[in-house]
Amino acid sequence: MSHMGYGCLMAVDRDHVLRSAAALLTRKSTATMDEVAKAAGISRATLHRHFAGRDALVRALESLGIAECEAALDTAALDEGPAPDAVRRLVRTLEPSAALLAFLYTENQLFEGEQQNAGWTRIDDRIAALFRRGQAAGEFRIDLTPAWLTEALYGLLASGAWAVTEGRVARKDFTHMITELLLGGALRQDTPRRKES
Amino acid sequence: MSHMGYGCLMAVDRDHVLRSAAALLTRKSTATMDEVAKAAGISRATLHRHFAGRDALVRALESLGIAECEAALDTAALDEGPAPDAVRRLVRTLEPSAALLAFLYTENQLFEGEQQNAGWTRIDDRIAALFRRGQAAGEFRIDLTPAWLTEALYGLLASGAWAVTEGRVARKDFTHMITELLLGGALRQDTPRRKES
DNA sequence: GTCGCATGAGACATGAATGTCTCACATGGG
DNA sequence: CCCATGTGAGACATTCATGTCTCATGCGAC
Repeated sequence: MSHMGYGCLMAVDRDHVLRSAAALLTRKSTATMDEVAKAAGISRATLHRHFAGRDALVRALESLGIAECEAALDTAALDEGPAPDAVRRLVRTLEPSAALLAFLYTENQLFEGEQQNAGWTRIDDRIAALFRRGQAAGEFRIDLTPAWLTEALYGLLASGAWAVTEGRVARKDFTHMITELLLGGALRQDTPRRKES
Repeated sequence: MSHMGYGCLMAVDRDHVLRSAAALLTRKSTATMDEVAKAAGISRATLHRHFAGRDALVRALESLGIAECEAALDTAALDEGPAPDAVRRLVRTLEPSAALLAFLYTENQLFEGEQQNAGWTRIDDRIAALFRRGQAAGEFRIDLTPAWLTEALYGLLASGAWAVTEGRVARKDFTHMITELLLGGALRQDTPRRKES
């Protein structure tokens, strides 16, 4: 046969496999191990040699997502400068991981057992702390809880990643759309707010 | 045996089955037909008598979600009054359907084929038209596209529904959290916006 | 050239979910 | 009272993803 045009390197690029899997599973969360393997350009046997099974693959994706998240949190330096600017830095830094996070966000199976990865809790806490800092500094409103703002950030990241892959939003507008909506909302600056009921 | 305490009525309450299925599948999207049946308090055989298979069940849930969405769109009277108020009415009216919509939103299998239900397009168009109307009236910012605002609304509804079931947000705050974030954003009113780059 | 090693291809068994069937029972109407 | 209907329970075959295995190939190292 020899239908593989490129030479086979010594070892499969594990990172490449994970990213291909993330890209595919984001679009089709029920994809078969065989489809995942084909998407990565390897055989099902090799895929299984590197990841004991589907569960192990998803767990590896989870670890990758957590690692990228925490790296982004470090890079964004959430403790420095005005909190709104820190949010902008965070979203911009998180953009390359958005598709992976969108997949993990909908993989609710990861969060049901008590063996859920503690990494998510750490990440949640760090982001919530950022919003809390902004509230304490008088930059953010206090009627939106830090927990909700954190959850909303996840949701907007997932929606944004999805909208980009669907072509409803240009990739270059990803960061702008998310940060502006999250921070400023849809209303124009000069539009008076409606009284609270 | 006679382990069923309540008398069996003439016909299974189809709506009750669908709502039970939606509640379960929202938490565990990979639930078995047997689990769905047990959640609804019926046997797998009866479940299969009413819905030919898992696919048919999901399609029925989709139709239910579309119907509730369109009913909410009608009730909210999006064409009347200020656009921001219409958004508030829409979110409030959509709240009871939020969990179902959150499940359908993550069921990306519904949107991949070209046989996707045209109802979603109609709904998208109506909501996008609302945002476009608000932009034309000078109430909404024009740098956030109607398509993105629509997508963000879906994302926030899903995040809100998820946050409520997880206990991170009180159910009574659902509408407030979503509408205030979507319309006003996280920044305080008097916080100066950062210059656009 | 030869060996080692990772891979691709495919066969095979296993397990789970599904779809279909039959039978018994309980209810409600005639 | 008897029958029709809808249901629960369970058996059964089928399908499919998965996990495991073997074997051949191709490349790099020695």
